[in-house]
Amino acid sequence: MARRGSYAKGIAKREEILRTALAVVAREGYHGASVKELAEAVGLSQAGLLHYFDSKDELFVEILRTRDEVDMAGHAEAVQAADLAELRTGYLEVVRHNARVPGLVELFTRLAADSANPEHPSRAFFSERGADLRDRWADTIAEAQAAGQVRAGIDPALAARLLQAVSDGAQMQLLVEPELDMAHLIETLFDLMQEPGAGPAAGG
Amino acid sequence: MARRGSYAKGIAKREEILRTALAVVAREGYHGASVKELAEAVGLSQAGLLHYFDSKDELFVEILRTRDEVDMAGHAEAVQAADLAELRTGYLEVVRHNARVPGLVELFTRLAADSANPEHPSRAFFSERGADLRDRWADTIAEAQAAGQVRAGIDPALAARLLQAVSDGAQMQLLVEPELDMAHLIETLFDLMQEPGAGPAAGG
DNA sequence: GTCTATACTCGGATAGAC
DNA sequence: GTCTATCCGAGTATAGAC
Repeated sequence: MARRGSYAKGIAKREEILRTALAVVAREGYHGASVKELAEAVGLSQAGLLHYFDSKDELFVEILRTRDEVDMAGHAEAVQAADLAELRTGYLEVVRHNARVPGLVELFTRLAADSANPEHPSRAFFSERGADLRDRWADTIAEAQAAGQVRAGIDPALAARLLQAVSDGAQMQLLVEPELDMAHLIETLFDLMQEPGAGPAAGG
Repeated sequence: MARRGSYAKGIAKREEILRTALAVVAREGYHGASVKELAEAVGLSQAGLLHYFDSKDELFVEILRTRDEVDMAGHAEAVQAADLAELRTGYLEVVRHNARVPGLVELFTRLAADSANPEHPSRAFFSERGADLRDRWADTIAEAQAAGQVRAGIDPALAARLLQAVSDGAQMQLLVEPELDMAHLIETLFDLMQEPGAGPAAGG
Protein backbone atom coordinates (compact mmCIF):
# COMPACT_ATOMS: atom_id res chain seq x y z
CA MET A 1 0.00 0.00 0.00
CA ALA A 2 0.98 3.52 -0.52
CA ARG A 3 3.02 1.69 -3.11
CA ARG A 4 0.74 2.45 -6.01
CA GLY A 5 0.42 6.02 -4.97
CA SER A 6 -3.22 6.41 -4.14
CA TYR A 7 -3.47 10.08 -3.23
CA ALA A 8 -1.04 12.92 -3.30
CA LYS A 9 -1.24 13.25 0.44
CA GLY A 10 -0.06 9.69 0.90
CA ILE A 11 2.82 10.13 -1.47
CA ALA A 12 3.93 13.35 0.11
CA LYS A 13 3.77 11.86 3.56
CA ARG A 14 5.74 8.88 2.46
CA GLU A 15 8.41 11.14 1.08
CA GLU A 16 8.47 13.12 4.26
CA ILE A 17 8.86 9.96 6.30
CA LEU A 18 11.75 8.84 4.14
CA ARG A 19 13.55 12.16 4.38
CA THR A 20 13.23 12.16 8.14
CA ALA A 21 14.23 8.54 8.49
CA LEU A 22 17.24 9.20 6.29
CA ALA A 23 18.30 12.05 8.52
CA VAL A 24 17.87 9.94 11.63
CA VAL A 25 19.96 7.05 10.36
CA ALA A 26 22.57 9.52 9.11
CA ARG A 27 22.76 11.22 12.47
CA GLU A 28 22.29 8.41 14.96
CA GLY A 29 23.81 5.61 13.00
CA TYR A 30 22.25 2.27 12.41
CA HIS A 31 22.80 -0.47 14.90
CA GLY A 32 19.67 -2.45 14.39
CA ALA A 33 17.47 0.60 14.31
CA SER A 34 13.87 -0.42 14.82
CA VAL A 35 10.79 0.77 13.00
CA LYS A 36 9.56 2.12 16.29
CA GLU A 37 12.57 4.35 16.71
CA LEU A 38 12.09 5.88 13.31
CA ALA A 39 8.37 6.19 13.87
CA GLU A 40 8.96 8.29 16.93
CA ALA A 41 11.29 10.58 15.04
CA VAL A 42 8.63 11.06 12.41
CA GLY A 43 5.91 11.60 14.98
CA LEU A 44 3.97 8.46 14.18
CA SER A 45 3.35 5.18 15.92
CA GLN A 46 5.05 2.08 14.66
CA ALA A 47 1.84 0.88 13.05
CA GLY A 48 1.21 4.33 11.66
CA LEU A 49 4.55 4.37 9.89
CA LEU A 50 4.23 0.85 8.60
CA HIS A 51 1.02 1.89 6.92
CA TYR A 52 3.21 3.41 4.23
CA PHE A 53 5.42 0.42 3.66
CA ASP A 54 5.00 -3.26 3.07
CA SER A 55 7.47 -4.25 5.71
CA LYS A 56 10.43 -3.12 7.71
CA ASP A 57 12.78 -4.42 5.07
CA GLU A 58 11.11 -2.44 2.34
CA LEU A 59 11.26 0.66 4.49
CA PHE A 60 14.99 0.44 4.92
CA VAL A 61 15.61 -0.21 1.27
CA GLU A 62 13.57 2.87 0.46
CA ILE A 63 15.66 4.90 2.84
CA LEU A 64 18.74 3.89 0.91
CA ARG A 65 17.05 4.69 -2.36
CA THR A 66 16.19 8.10 -1.03
CA ARG A 67 19.83 8.68 -0.18
CA ASP A 68 20.74 7.98 -3.77
CA GLU A 69 18.08 10.36 -5.01
CA VAL A 70 19.27 13.12 -2.75
CA ASP A 71 22.87 12.55 -3.78
CA MET A 72 22.05 12.48 -7.45
CA ALA A 73 19.87 15.54 -7.26
CA GLY A 74 22.95 17.52 -6.36
CA HIS A 75 25.54 15.62 -8.36
CA ALA A 76 24.26 14.21 -11.58
CA GLU A 77 27.80 14.34 -13.01
CA ALA A 78 28.86 11.73 -10.52
CA VAL A 79 27.21 9.18 -12.72
CA GLN A 80 26.43 10.85 -16.02
CA ALA A 81 29.39 12.97 -17.04
CA ALA A 82 30.53 14.67 -20.20
CA ASP A 83 34.09 13.50 -19.79
CA LEU A 84 36.35 11.65 -17.43
CA ALA A 85 37.47 14.73 -15.54
CA GLU A 86 33.88 15.63 -14.77
CA LEU A 87 33.07 12.09 -13.68
CA ARG A 88 36.10 12.05 -11.49
CA THR A 89 35.41 15.36 -9.83
CA GLY A 90 31.71 14.80 -9.45
CA TYR A 91 31.97 11.32 -8.10
CA LEU A 92 34.69 12.20 -5.65
CA GLU A 93 32.49 14.91 -4.24
CA VAL A 94 29.75 12.41 -3.58
CA VAL A 95 32.24 10.01 -2.06
CA ARG A 96 33.64 12.65 0.26
CA HIS A 97 30.18 13.50 1.39
CA ASN A 98 29.06 9.93 1.98
CA ALA A 99 32.22 9.01 3.81
CA ARG A 100 31.16 11.41 6.50
CA VAL A 101 27.94 9.57 7.20
CA PRO A 102 28.88 6.26 8.78
CA GLY A 103 25.31 5.40 9.69
CA LEU A 104 24.38 5.22 6.03
CA VAL A 105 27.50 3.31 5.15
CA GLU A 106 26.48 0.72 7.68
CA LEU A 107 22.95 0.58 6.37
CA PHE A 108 24.31 0.11 2.87
CA THR A 109 26.53 -2.75 3.92
CA ARG A 110 23.85 -4.46 5.93
CA LEU A 111 21.35 -4.33 3.10
CA ALA A 112 24.01 -5.55 0.71
CA ALA A 113 24.35 -8.62 2.90
CA ASP A 114 20.59 -9.05 2.86
CA SER A 115 20.60 -8.89 -0.92
CA ALA A 116 22.15 -12.35 -0.92
CA ASN A 117 18.60 -13.51 -0.38
CA PRO A 118 16.72 -13.28 -3.68
CA GLU A 119 13.45 -12.77 -1.81
CA HIS A 120 14.66 -9.76 0.08
CA PRO A 121 13.60 -6.37 -1.31
CA SER A 122 17.19 -5.20 -1.29
CA ARG A 123 18.08 -7.71 -3.97
CA ALA A 124 16.26 -5.83 -6.72
CA PHE A 125 17.60 -2.55 -5.48
CA PHE A 126 21.23 -3.57 -5.51
CA SER A 127 20.92 -5.47 -8.70
CA GLU A 128 19.44 -2.55 -10.60
CA ARG A 129 21.45 0.14 -8.97
CA GLY A 130 24.70 -1.66 -9.60
CA ALA A 131 23.99 -2.31 -13.25
CA ASP A 132 22.78 1.22 -13.84
CA LEU A 133 25.80 2.79 -12.23
CA ARG A 134 28.22 0.60 -14.10
CA ASP A 135 26.53 1.20 -17.44
CA ARG A 136 26.73 4.94 -17.09
CA TRP A 137 30.30 4.87 -15.93
CA ALA A 138 31.28 2.49 -18.69
CA ASP A 139 29.85 4.89 -21.26
CA THR A 140 31.89 7.78 -19.99
CA ILE A 141 35.00 5.66 -19.69
CA ALA A 142 34.61 4.33 -23.23
CA GLU A 143 34.41 7.84 -24.56
CA ALA A 144 37.41 8.91 -22.54
CA GLN A 145 39.25 5.93 -23.89
CA ALA A 146 38.43 6.90 -27.45
CA ALA A 147 39.78 10.33 -26.63
CA GLY A 148 43.01 8.80 -25.41
CA GLN A 149 42.50 9.62 -21.76
CA VAL A 150 42.10 6.07 -20.53
CA ARG A 151 44.58 3.28 -21.01
CA ALA A 152 43.89 1.46 -24.20
CA GLY A 153 44.22 -2.05 -22.83
CA ILE A 154 41.35 -1.90 -20.43
CA ASP A 155 37.73 -2.85 -21.05
CA PRO A 156 35.44 0.05 -20.04
CA ALA A 157 32.88 -2.28 -18.53
CA LEU A 158 35.57 -3.83 -16.41
CA ALA A 159 36.92 -0.45 -15.42
CA ALA A 160 33.45 0.54 -14.29
CA ARG A 161 33.15 -2.60 -12.24
CA LEU A 162 36.48 -1.90 -10.70
CA LEU A 163 35.34 1.55 -9.71
CA GLN A 164 32.24 0.12 -8.12
CA ALA A 165 34.19 -2.57 -6.30
CA VAL A 166 36.71 -0.12 -4.92
CA SER A 167 33.93 2.15 -3.77
CA ASP A 168 32.00 -0.59 -2.01
CA GLY A 169 35.09 -2.19 -0.59
CA ALA A 170 36.45 1.10 0.71
CA GLN A 171 33.16 1.65 2.47
CA MET A 172 33.63 -1.62 4.27
CA GLN A 173 37.02 -0.51 5.49
CA LEU A 174 35.49 2.77 6.52
CA LEU A 175 33.24 1.00 9.01
CA VAL A 176 36.28 -0.02 10.98
CA GLU A 177 38.52 2.96 10.15
CA PRO A 178 36.35 6.05 10.01
CA GLU A 179 39.39 8.21 9.35
CA LEU A 180 40.23 6.41 6.10
CA ASP A 181 40.59 8.75 3.14
CA MET A 182 38.25 7.00 0.82
CA ALA A 183 38.35 9.66 -1.84
CA HIS A 184 42.10 9.42 -2.04
CA LEU A 185 41.87 5.71 -2.61
CA ILE A 186 39.43 6.17 -5.44
CA GLU A 187 41.61 8.85 -6.95
CA THR A 188 44.43 6.35 -6.99
CA LEU A 189 42.31 4.03 -9.05
CA PHE A 190 41.47 6.83 -11.47
CA ASP A 191 45.15 7.56 -11.78
CA LEU A 192 45.90 3.96 -12.57
CA MET A 193 43.26 3.85 -15.25
CA GLN A 194 44.32 7.00 -16.97
CA GLU A 195 46.70 6.91 -19.87
CA PRO A 196 50.14 7.65 -18.45
CA GLY A 197 50.98 11.19 -19.38
CA ALA A 198 47.37 12.32 -19.71
CA GLY A 199 45.82 14.14 -16.80
CA PRO A 200 46.75 14.05 -13.11
CA ALA A 201 48.10 10.53 -13.38
CA ALA A 202 51.51 11.43 -14.73
CA GLY A 203 53.60 10.39 -11.71
CA GLY A 204 56.43 7.93 -12.12
CA MET B 1 34.54 -20.40 28.96
CA ALA B 2 36.43 -22.62 26.58
CA ARG B 3 38.08 -19.31 25.80
CA ARG B 4 41.15 -19.78 27.94
CA GLY B 5 41.57 -23.33 26.81
CA SER B 6 40.96 -25.34 29.94
CA TYR B 7 41.46 -28.89 28.72
CA ALA B 8 42.57 -30.31 25.45
CA LYS B 9 39.22 -31.98 25.05
CA GLY B 10 37.47 -28.63 25.18
CA ILE B 11 39.78 -27.10 22.63
CA ALA B 12 39.50 -30.01 20.29
CA LYS B 13 35.75 -30.02 20.52
CA ARG B 14 35.62 -26.33 19.86
CA GLU B 15 37.71 -26.81 16.75
CA GLU B 16 35.51 -29.61 15.63
CA ILE B 17 32.43 -27.47 16.11
CA LEU B 18 33.94 -24.68 14.07
CA ARG B 19 34.93 -26.94 11.21
CA THR B 20 31.47 -28.39 11.04
CA ALA B 21 29.76 -25.04 11.34
CA LEU B 22 31.98 -23.70 8.59
CA ALA B 23 30.97 -26.54 6.34
CA VAL B 24 27.31 -26.00 7.09
CA VAL B 25 27.37 -22.30 6.33
CA ALA B 26 29.39 -22.99 3.20
CA ARG B 27 26.92 -25.57 1.99
CA GLU B 28 23.58 -24.24 3.11
CA GLY B 29 24.27 -20.57 2.93
CA TYR B 30 23.61 -18.10 5.64
CA HIS B 31 20.26 -16.40 5.79
CA GLY B 32 20.07 -15.68 9.47
CA ALA B 33 21.33 -19.08 10.44
CA SER B 34 20.56 -19.71 14.07
CA VAL B 35 22.71 -21.26 16.72
CA LYS B 36 20.18 -24.03 16.99
CA GLU B 37 20.58 -24.97 13.34
CA LEU B 38 24.32 -25.25 13.67
CA ALA B 39 23.97 -27.10 16.94
CA GLU B 40 21.93 -29.79 15.27
CA ALA B 41 24.49 -30.19 12.53
CA VAL B 42 27.17 -30.66 15.16
CA GLY B 43 25.06 -33.06 17.16
CA LEU B 44 24.65 -30.81 20.18
CA SER B 45 21.81 -28.88 21.66
CA GLN B 46 21.78 -25.13 21.33
CA ALA B 47 22.84 -24.73 24.94
CA GLY B 48 25.48 -27.39 24.50
CA LEU B 49 27.05 -25.57 21.60
CA LEU B 50 26.93 -22.21 23.30
CA HIS B 51 28.91 -23.70 26.12
CA TYR B 52 31.97 -23.24 23.92
CA PHE B 53 31.36 -19.65 22.98
CA ASP B 54 30.55 -16.44 24.73
CA SER B 55 27.66 -15.62 22.45
CA LYS B 56 26.18 -16.18 19.08
CA ASP B 57 28.11 -13.25 17.67
CA GLU B 58 31.40 -14.61 18.86
CA LEU B 59 30.56 -17.98 17.37
CA PHE B 60 30.02 -16.54 13.93
CA VAL B 61 33.16 -14.47 14.03
CA GLU B 62 35.09 -17.58 14.95
CA ILE B 63 33.60 -19.39 12.00
CA LEU B 64 34.95 -16.69 9.74
CA ARG B 65 38.32 -16.85 11.43
CA THR B 66 38.37 -20.59 10.85
CA ARG B 67 37.74 -20.03 7.18
CA ASP B 68 40.78 -17.81 7.01
CA GLU B 69 42.86 -20.38 8.78
CA VAL B 70 41.78 -23.11 6.44
CA ASP B 71 42.45 -20.92 3.42
CA MET B 72 45.85 -19.88 4.64
CA ALA B 73 46.85 -23.38 5.57
CA GLY B 74 46.69 -24.26 1.92
CA HIS B 75 47.76 -20.94 0.41
CA ALA B 76 50.27 -19.08 2.48
CA GLU B 77 51.57 -17.39 -0.68
CA ALA B 78 48.27 -15.61 -1.04
CA VAL B 79 49.38 -13.27 1.66
CA GLN B 80 53.10 -13.83 2.18
CA ALA B 81 54.76 -14.16 -1.17
CA ALA B 82 58.30 -14.10 -2.46
CA ASP B 83 57.41 -11.92 -5.39
CA LEU B 84 54.47 -10.32 -7.12
CA ALA B 85 53.84 -13.20 -9.46
CA GLU B 86 53.55 -15.59 -6.56
CA LEU B 87 51.23 -13.24 -4.70
CA ARG B 88 49.10 -12.84 -7.76
CA THR B 89 48.84 -16.52 -8.48
CA GLY B 90 48.36 -17.56 -4.89
CA TYR B 91 45.78 -14.95 -4.07
CA LEU B 92 43.78 -15.57 -7.21
CA GLU B 93 43.55 -19.20 -6.28
CA VAL B 94 42.06 -18.30 -2.93
CA VAL B 95 39.70 -15.87 -4.59
CA ARG B 96 38.51 -18.42 -7.10
CA HIS B 97 37.86 -20.83 -4.32
CA ASN B 98 36.00 -18.40 -2.10
CA ALA B 99 33.88 -17.07 -4.91
CA ARG B 100 32.31 -20.49 -5.12
CA VAL B 101 31.05 -20.36 -1.57
CA PRO B 102 28.32 -17.72 -1.46
CA GLY B 103 27.24 -18.63 2.04
CA LEU B 104 30.58 -17.54 3.41
CA VAL B 105 30.62 -14.41 1.30
CA GLU B 106 27.32 -13.48 2.86
CA LEU B 107 28.57 -14.21 6.34
CA PHE B 108 31.60 -12.08 5.67
CA THR B 109 29.51 -9.16 4.49
CA ARG B 110 27.07 -9.41 7.34
CA LEU B 111 29.79 -9.45 9.96
CA ALA B 112 31.50 -6.56 8.21
CA ALA B 113 28.31 -4.58 8.71
CA ASP B 114 28.27 -5.61 12.34
CA SER B 115 31.82 -4.39 12.75
CA ALA B 116 30.51 -0.85 12.53
CA ASN B 117 29.65 -1.37 16.16
CA PRO B 118 32.85 -1.10 18.22
CA GLU B 119 31.36 -3.43 20.85
CA HIS B 120 30.71 -6.21 18.42
CA PRO B 121 33.27 -9.03 18.40
CA SER B 122 33.62 -8.69 14.65
CA ARG B 123 35.16 -5.26 15.04
CA ALA B 124 38.44 -6.58 16.38
CA PHE B 125 38.49 -9.34 13.84
CA PHE B 126 38.06 -7.10 10.82
CA SER B 127 40.33 -4.45 12.17
CA GLU B 128 43.21 -6.84 12.75
CA ARG B 129 42.64 -8.98 9.74
CA GLY B 130 42.50 -5.98 7.45
CA ALA B 131 45.65 -4.41 8.76
CA ASP B 132 47.55 -7.68 8.72
CA LEU B 133 46.57 -8.47 5.16
CA ARG B 134 47.44 -5.02 3.92
CA ASP B 135 50.80 -5.00 5.67
CA ARG B 136 51.88 -8.25 4.14
CA TRP B 137 50.69 -7.28 0.71
CA ALA B 138 52.36 -3.90 0.96
CA ASP B 139 55.66 -5.58 1.74
CA THR B 140 55.50 -7.76 -1.32
CA ILE B 141 54.38 -4.89 -3.49
CA ALA B 142 57.16 -2.65 -2.24
CA GLU B 143 59.73 -5.26 -3.13
CA ALA B 144 58.18 -5.78 -6.52
CA GLN B 145 58.29 -2.07 -7.05
CA ALA B 146 61.96 -1.93 -6.18
CA ALA B 147 62.46 -4.68 -8.74
CA GLY B 148 60.68 -2.58 -11.33
CA GLN B 149 57.62 -4.78 -11.59
CA VAL B 150 55.17 -2.31 -10.12
CA ARG B 151 54.48 1.18 -11.40
CA ALA B 152 56.78 3.62 -9.72
CA GLY B 153 54.20 6.26 -8.97
CA ILE B 154 52.07 4.21 -6.63
CA ASP B 155 52.41 3.90 -2.86
CA PRO B 156 52.61 0.22 -1.88
CA ALA B 157 50.39 0.74 1.13
CA LEU B 158 47.78 2.32 -1.07
CA ALA B 159 48.11 -0.42 -3.62
CA ALA B 160 47.50 -2.97 -0.89
CA ARG B 161 44.44 -1.09 0.25
CA LEU B 162 43.19 -1.01 -3.29
CA LEU B 163 43.58 -4.76 -3.55
CA GLN B 164 41.64 -5.23 -0.37
CA ALA B 165 38.92 -2.84 -1.45
CA VAL B 166 38.48 -4.50 -4.82
CA SER B 167 38.32 -7.88 -3.16
CA ASP B 168 35.72 -6.88 -0.62
CA GLY B 169 33.72 -4.84 -3.09
CA ALA B 170 33.72 -7.61 -5.67
CA GLN B 171 32.36 -9.95 -3.04
CA MET B 172 29.46 -7.60 -2.53
CA GLN B 173 28.68 -7.71 -6.22
CA LEU B 174 28.98 -11.47 -6.08
CA LEU B 175 26.05 -11.67 -3.68
CA VAL B 176 23.79 -10.36 -6.38
CA GLU B 177 25.60 -11.78 -9.41
CA PRO B 178 26.93 -15.19 -8.47
CA GLU B 179 28.28 -15.66 -11.97
CA LEU B 180 30.61 -12.66 -11.70
CA ASP B 181 34.22 -13.50 -12.52
CA MET B 182 35.77 -12.05 -9.43
CA ALA B 183 39.23 -13.36 -10.16
CA HIS B 184 39.24 -11.69 -13.52
CA LEU B 185 38.39 -8.39 -11.92
CA ILE B 186 41.24 -8.69 -9.49
CA GLU B 187 43.59 -9.66 -12.28
CA THR B 188 42.65 -6.45 -14.01
CA LEU B 189 43.74 -4.52 -10.97
CA PHE B 190 47.03 -6.37 -10.88
CA ASP B 191 47.54 -5.54 -14.53
CA LEU B 192 46.89 -1.88 -13.83
CA MET B 193 49.39 -1.82 -11.04
CA GLN B 194 52.15 -3.54 -12.93
CA GLU B 195 54.73 -1.56 -14.80
CA PRO B 196 53.63 -1.44 -18.41
CA GLY B 197 55.75 -3.85 -20.30
CA ALA B 198 56.58 -6.01 -17.30
CA GLY B 199 54.62 -9.21 -16.82
CA PRO B 200 51.13 -10.11 -18.09
CA ALA B 201 50.05 -6.49 -18.07
CA ALA B 202 51.54 -5.52 -21.40
CA GLY B 203 48.29 -5.01 -23.36
CA GLY B 204 47.48 -1.78 -25.15
C1' DG C 1 30.13 -31.37 29.37
C1' DT C 2 25.75 -31.74 27.86
C1' DC C 3 20.85 -31.81 28.05
C1' DT C 4 16.01 -30.16 28.93
C1' DA C 5 13.32 -26.64 29.92
C1' DT C 6 12.21 -22.18 30.42
C1' DA C 7 12.33 -17.40 30.74
C1' DC C 8 12.63 -13.24 28.63
C1' DT C 9 13.22 -9.77 25.26
C1' DC C 10 12.63 -7.68 21.11
C1' DG C 11 10.35 -6.24 17.41
C1' DG C 12 7.47 -6.82 13.44
C1' DA C 13 2.92 -7.67 12.04
C1' DT C 14 -2.15 -7.29 12.30
C1' DA C 15 -7.01 -6.24 13.99
C1' DG C 16 -10.08 -3.05 14.87
C1' DA C 17 -11.63 1.42 16.87
C1' DC C 18 -11.76 6.23 15.87
C1' DG D 1 -4.80 7.78 8.06
C1' DT D 2 -3.57 6.94 12.45
C1' DC D 3 -3.75 5.00 16.92
C1' DT D 4 -3.98 1.40 20.64
C1' DA D 5 -3.66 -3.03 21.70
C1' DT D 6 -2.27 -7.44 21.08
C1' DC D 7 -0.23 -11.15 19.22
C1' DC D 8 3.11 -13.92 17.91
C1' DG D 9 7.40 -15.77 16.48
C1' DA D 10 12.25 -16.00 16.71
C1' DG D 11 16.02 -16.78 19.05
C1' DT D 12 19.40 -16.01 22.71
C1' DA D 13 20.56 -16.74 27.21
C1' DT D 14 20.39 -19.16 31.55
C1' DA D 15 19.10 -22.39 35.39
C1' DG D 16 19.49 -26.63 36.96
C1' DA D 17 19.42 -31.78 36.49
C1' DC D 18 22.26 -35.58 35.11
